[in-house]
Amino acid sequence: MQDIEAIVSQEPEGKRLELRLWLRLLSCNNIISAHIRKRLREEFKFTLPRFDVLAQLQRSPEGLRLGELSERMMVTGGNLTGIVEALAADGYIRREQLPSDRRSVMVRLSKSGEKTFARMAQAHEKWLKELFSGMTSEEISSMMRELDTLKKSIRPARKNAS
Amino acid sequence: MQDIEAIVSQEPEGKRLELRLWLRLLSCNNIISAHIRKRLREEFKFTLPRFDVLAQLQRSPEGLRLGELSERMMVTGGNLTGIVEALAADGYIRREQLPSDRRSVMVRLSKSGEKTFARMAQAHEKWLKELFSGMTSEEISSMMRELDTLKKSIRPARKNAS
DNA sequence: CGACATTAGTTTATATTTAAAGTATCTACT
DNA sequence: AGTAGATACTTTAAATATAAACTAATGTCG
Repeated sequence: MQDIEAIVSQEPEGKRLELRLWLRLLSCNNIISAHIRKRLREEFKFTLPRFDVLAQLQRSPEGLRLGELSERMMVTGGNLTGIVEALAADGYIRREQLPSDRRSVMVRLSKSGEKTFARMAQAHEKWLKELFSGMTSEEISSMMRELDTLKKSIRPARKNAS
Repeated sequence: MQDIEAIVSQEPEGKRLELRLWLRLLSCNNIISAHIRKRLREEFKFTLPRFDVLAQLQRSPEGLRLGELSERMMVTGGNLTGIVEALAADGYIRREQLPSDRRSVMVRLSKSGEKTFARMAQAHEKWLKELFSGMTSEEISSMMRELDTLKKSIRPARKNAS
């Protein structure tokens, strides 16, 4: 078994399993993202990144510093500055200075933000159920386990290239 | 560092499988994309979307029309116009009018583009092998099957059903 | 205290991305 | 032919995204 694997992976024209898996992952990701973005826009006139900010804040009622938000959303801080500013201007979130560290900005949902997000989140979850309706819960669980393995595999790979 | 999934997983048991799977998919996608984008930039001074264009063209030596390219890359046509123009200006690809249909633009790799892509593709595949090294080939194959199921589930109705 | 590095966010410049409107060309039908 | 509609791509405007430089506040260590 091991010999066969070793030989196959040395082949120049080998199966390139990793590449094919990555392309398929990308493909599913793009299709689902596009679908959700479209429905958010059509049904709520909202964008996906803004929805994502509200979703993160909803999970942290005590508020989040921008750095935490940036890390959880896996986007750069400079990106968040503008989105958070627009959401605050629209009244969905509030920004507060932290007395303990005046560099920090704490962000949390406003009442209006909570209400708006609640409506969207319900629809969002319904869309996901539709999109994933072709998979059994066993397949979903299996993929979740594999993605967990993958995530553990790629995390260490992140820190070495700096 | 706290994680989206860790929080969502605390929700009432058995619920929201689809949401959790989607968040995990997004998470892996973002980490891998960021990693590859960073290494492309550092080692080749190249961006990911430009790499993706070259990758698509490399798989179609006879060339691709912009519409085909757009569909395969799952980005809008307007997006491609600029990227393709920049790649052409840098000499990596060539654009040609189709005599049969003067609205169409055929794009293909130049010699320089082939050479540049070949170097990057080798590194790209190595990175992917590193990133996916925590998964066995059985897990990879299993996830590929599940992603295939998912893709069939989510693919929006198209005019040309394959 | 004081110099210096670190940290948290913002700003800047540039690239990517989308949606929607616009332009040119082609096709089909009368 | 003539014309209405479809198609292929471009342009536009706005949003999102990154990296890098910058500002302000904090921490460290002599």
